[in-house]
Amino acid sequence: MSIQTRRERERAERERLIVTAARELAEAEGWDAVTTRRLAAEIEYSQPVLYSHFKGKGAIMAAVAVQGCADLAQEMRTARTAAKGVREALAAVGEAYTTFGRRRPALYDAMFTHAVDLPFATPEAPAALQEAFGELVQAVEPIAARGDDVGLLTETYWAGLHGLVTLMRSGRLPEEAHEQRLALLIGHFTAGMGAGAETGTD
Amino acid sequence: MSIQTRRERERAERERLIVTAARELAEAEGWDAVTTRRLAAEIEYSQPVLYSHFKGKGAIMAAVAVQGCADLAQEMRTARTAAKGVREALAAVGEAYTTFGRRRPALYDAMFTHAVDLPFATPEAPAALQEAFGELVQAVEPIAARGDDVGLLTETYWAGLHGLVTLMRSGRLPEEAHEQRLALLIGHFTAGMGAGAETGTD
DNA sequence: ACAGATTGGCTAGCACTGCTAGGATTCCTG
DNA sequence: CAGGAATCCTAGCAGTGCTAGCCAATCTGT
Repeated sequence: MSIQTRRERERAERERLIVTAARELAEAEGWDAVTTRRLAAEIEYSQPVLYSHFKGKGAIMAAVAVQGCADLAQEMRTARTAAKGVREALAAVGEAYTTFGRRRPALYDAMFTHAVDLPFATPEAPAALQEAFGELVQAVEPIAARGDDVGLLTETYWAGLHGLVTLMRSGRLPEEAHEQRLALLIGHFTAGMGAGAETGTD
Repeated sequence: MSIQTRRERERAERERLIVTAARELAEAEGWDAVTTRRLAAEIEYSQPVLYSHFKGKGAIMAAVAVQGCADLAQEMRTARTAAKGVREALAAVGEAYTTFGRRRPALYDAMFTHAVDLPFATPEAPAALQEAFGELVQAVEPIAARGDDVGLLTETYWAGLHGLVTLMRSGRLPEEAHEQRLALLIGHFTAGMGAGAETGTD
C-alpha cells in the first residue's frame, strides 16, 4: 500500500510540475512557445510522459486555466473586500479583472479564449471557476435592481469586461483610454441606483 | 500594355477567388480546415501561388476579415435604418451584431479574434472596418449623454457585444438566455435617457 | 535471494502544418 | 522562329501534436 501511495504522490507531483511549467512557459513566451517537445524538455522528461498525465495539449491548457481561475478569484476577492461601497466594489472587481487580463495575457487566454473542453456554465464546472464567477456575482448582486436576474446581470457585466480585455489585447482598441472605457461600463451598470444603497459592503 | 492589364486583371480575379474560397471553406468547416494545401486544391492551383498573392495564411484571413466587415456593416446599417427610435436603433444594431457573430462564426473570428496584423483603431484601417465601426457610432451617438465621448462610448458598447458573442460561442455562456443578456446590456446603455429623445431616427 | 510478471519511460516515427527554393514549362518579344 | 522572361509546380524543410513498440528498471511470489 505504501509503495502505491508513494507512486501516486510522485505522479501527482509530476503532474503539478507539468502544469506549472506550462504556465510559466506560456506566461514568459506565449502559448505558441508551449510545444509538447519544449514542455517535455522543461520538465526533463520525454514527450509521451505528458500524455500519460493529460489527454493532450488542450487538457494541459485547461489545467493551467483552472489554476488561473483560482488566482483571478483571489485577486477579485481582495479587491472587492477592500472596497468601501457597493459601487466601489463593482468598480474594484472590474478593475481587478481587466488588470489580470492585461498583466497575465497567456493565463487569461487559456481561461477565456482557448481550451473549450472545460465545462463552464454547469454545476460540473471546476470549483475555481465557480469561485471566480461567484466573486463577480457578489460584486454585481448589490447593484441589481428589483426583478433582475443576478446571474444574467453578472454574465452581462462579465461579457463587458471580457470584451474590453480581448479587444484591447488584440490591438482592436487602443490601450490608452482603457480606464475611461472601464469607467463608462461601470457607470452604466451602476446608473439608476439610489444613493441610499451605499451601506453594506458585505 | 493590353497584355499587362489583362494579366493584372486575371491576377486580381484569382486573388478574389482565393479569398472567397478561404471564406467559404472557413464558414463551412472552420478555420482549422483552411490549410494552405486544402485551399490550393480548392482553387485548383498549387500552394506557392497563394504566397505570390499574400504574405501568408494570416494575410488571407485578414482579407477575409475585411470582406466580413463590409457584410457586417451592411447588416447593421439595414437594422439601424429600419428601426423607429434611437433606443430601438441601438437595440437593432446590437442584435444584428450578435446575430452576425452567431450565424457566421468563422467570419467573426477572422475579424475579431484572429488576424491581428490589421490596423484597427487608426486612420490606416481598411475602409470596410471603419464603416462597420461607423455604424456602431451612429447607433450609439444619439443615446450619448452630454459630455460623453461618443467614440469611447461606442467602443464600450462594442466590447459588451463582443464579450457576449465570444463567451457564448466558446460555451462559456449558455445560449438560451442570450436575448435577455443582450436586453440587459442595451437597457443599461439606454438608461438615464429622457423619453423626449425618441424623435429623430437619422 | 532469485526468476518472472508488470509497470514505466524512451526512441522513433506518423501525418500533418505553414512556408520556400529551384527547376521546368509556358508565354511574350524581337 | 530563336531568345528571354514571367509563371507555376514539384519537392522539400523545419516544425507541430500525438502514438506504437521496445527496453529497462521495479515489484512480486516463492
